[in-house]
Amino acid sequence: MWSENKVRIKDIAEELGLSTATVSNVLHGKTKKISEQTVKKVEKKLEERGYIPNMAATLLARNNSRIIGVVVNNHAKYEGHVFEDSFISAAINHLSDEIENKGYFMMLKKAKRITEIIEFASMWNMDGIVVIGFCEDEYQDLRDRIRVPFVIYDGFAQEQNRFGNITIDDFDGGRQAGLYLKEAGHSKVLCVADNEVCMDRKRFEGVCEGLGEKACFLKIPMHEKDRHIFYEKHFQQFLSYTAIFAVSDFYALELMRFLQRKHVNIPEDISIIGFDGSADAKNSNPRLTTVVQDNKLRAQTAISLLIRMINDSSVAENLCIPVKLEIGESVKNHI
Amino acid sequence: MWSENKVRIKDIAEELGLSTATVSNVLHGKTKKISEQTVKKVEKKLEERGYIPNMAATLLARNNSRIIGVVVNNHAKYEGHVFEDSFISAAINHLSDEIENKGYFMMLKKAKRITEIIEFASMWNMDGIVVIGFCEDEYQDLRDRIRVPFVIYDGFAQEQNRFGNITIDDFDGGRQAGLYLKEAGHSKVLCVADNEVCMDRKRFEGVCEGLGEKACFLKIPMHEKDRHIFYEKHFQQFLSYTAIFAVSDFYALELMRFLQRKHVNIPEDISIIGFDGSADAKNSNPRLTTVVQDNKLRAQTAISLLIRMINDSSVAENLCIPVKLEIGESVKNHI
DNA sequence: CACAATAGGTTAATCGCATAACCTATATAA
DNA sequence: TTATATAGGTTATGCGATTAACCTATTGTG
Repeated sequence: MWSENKVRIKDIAEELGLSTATVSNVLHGKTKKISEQTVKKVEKKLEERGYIPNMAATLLARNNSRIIGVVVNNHAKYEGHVFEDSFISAAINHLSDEIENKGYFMMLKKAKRITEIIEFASMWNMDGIVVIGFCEDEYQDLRDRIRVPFVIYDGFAQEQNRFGNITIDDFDGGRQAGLYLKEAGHSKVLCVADNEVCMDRKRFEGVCEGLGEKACFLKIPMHEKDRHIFYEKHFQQFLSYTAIFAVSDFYALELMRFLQRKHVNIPEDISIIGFDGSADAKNSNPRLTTVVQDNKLRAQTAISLLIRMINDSSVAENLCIPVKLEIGESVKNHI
Repeated sequence: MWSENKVRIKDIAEELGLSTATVSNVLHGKTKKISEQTVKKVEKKLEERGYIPNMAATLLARNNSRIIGVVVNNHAKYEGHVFEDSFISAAINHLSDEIENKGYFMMLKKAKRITEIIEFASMWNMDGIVVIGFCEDEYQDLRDRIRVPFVIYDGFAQEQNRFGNITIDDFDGGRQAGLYLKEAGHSKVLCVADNEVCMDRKRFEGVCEGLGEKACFLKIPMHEKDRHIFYEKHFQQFLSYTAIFAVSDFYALELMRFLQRKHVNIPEDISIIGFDGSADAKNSNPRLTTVVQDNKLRAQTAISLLIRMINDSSVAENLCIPVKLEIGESVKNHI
């Protein structure tokens, strides 16, 4: 039913009385040894017959696939909805654009373990991989075992290389938030974050730096149900602060909604500040003050670095994307 | 640098003094003609040497790829952020799970034109395609030109087949919303939708049916900037209604935020009702009353239908997923 | 004029895997 | 005893594209 035969290079060649080599060379612009006439003839025929390359054959012959894999950690905290997270979906969206722009194809996958990434990359002969959401030692492990270049989309600060690492300035973002809170007259500030996550620690340290003093730290659980219990349990504690810094917009907005349901006014009673600059933050009510990162720039940086690594395996850089505090309506000025 | 050679079937065969055919047969469970001893030996060696199949070769040899393409219309209304839309990202999330569960791989792509889908499917020898967000005549066109089975994830009601079609009961969803509004004492109801879209018309007709009378219809523009102008321009008109039905949560929430900025209280001054049951709807303030659909079920249905179509090209069904009104806080009871 | 260079191709091997067709030794049946 | 099954494999070909090595006729050069 779905079966008219596909046009192959061989068909084109036969119809023109040429060899497949000539047609293939025309396809790849290697026309130095082919007369202009022949080139034109071949091009016309290719167009006419609607030739579409068979990537499997190409891949097998050339041993590079033009596939870039994007692998996201299927982290428990998302409860199976990773791709619906605003940071992740923004990443996927822009990575998809960049990958296509550069003439590559995207295969998307959730994974729990490094081994899955390695298999995935290997079986498809991927040219490169973008990884999101794993932790530092997993990346070290990956580096030792994988045979294709990869870049860490949500990288962490560090000196070494052998893989690409896109970071944002977590510390500076925290610092900007802390400074802003300080200048707005806040000093009783609570940070909710996960102190086992490097990124979270950096942001927390930044906040302290900006505030000029050590803020309080409260570890937030990663499972949704645990978080609800957590919010209930610490409700009174929250009220004893004038401002809360959450390590992501996701947590900030969740907390904000929780407090609003408890009839706490934001920002009159408590100020909240987030991190990420997600679409949700723009749409919240009141609009969340948050440290924004440019996701499009981040994706562009990641993919162009990856492609440089693909073409020259000695390249491997740490690139840091600047962040900027975006003032919303969720922080009250006490002065 | 990234180059230890990969283990091939040939390597395994040589190391055991067997032929590649035997190894390949073991890999595919065709062990009727192989002694148990040999099977064990081969399996052990495969494990030991960490054999990973080369999909390009497999694909070329068998002419099926185990790739399912997911193609989303890069519609202007999203302004380049399709994958960040909550309906789309939920679709991608669940489709990804189902595709993986069934042992397939997902390639994701934005496309503007049908031709891109056809090329995409053809060059990768895809087993099947899931399409989202195109319009009816484009799908007709696709059906006539593509050679692999496809299912329309956001299908439209209709009798004919030759492709898979997952619909939700748009009319019934509208009807439930209309009925609910009527029972809450609303009669001056405005629908914002795009009357050129079949789905939107069905929902509108459903609303009228539920209300027991013809609601007003206002065509909403698809570009963001135009919508802002549209909201401003029709502000007074909005106020003359007691309830607004928006054809999607996306529009409903945008409108709600617009009205709230204008100090219109929802639902006291105007009630709003949406459609989709997105995560954003759950998180809005007030919580949006909306017609919800089960995205996970939808994805499961789509992929299992697609796989049946892959295995038997005579299959092609219209499957309809039921919807259910979920009461939030955005509709005022006038009785 | 002899020979090299160049233009304009062609031939054939290769990539890794799947699979139909074939082979051989032993066991079983008639 | 001879024919036939069966077990347990092997051989060889094809999938579609790439590409290094090769070929031939014509033109250029000293």
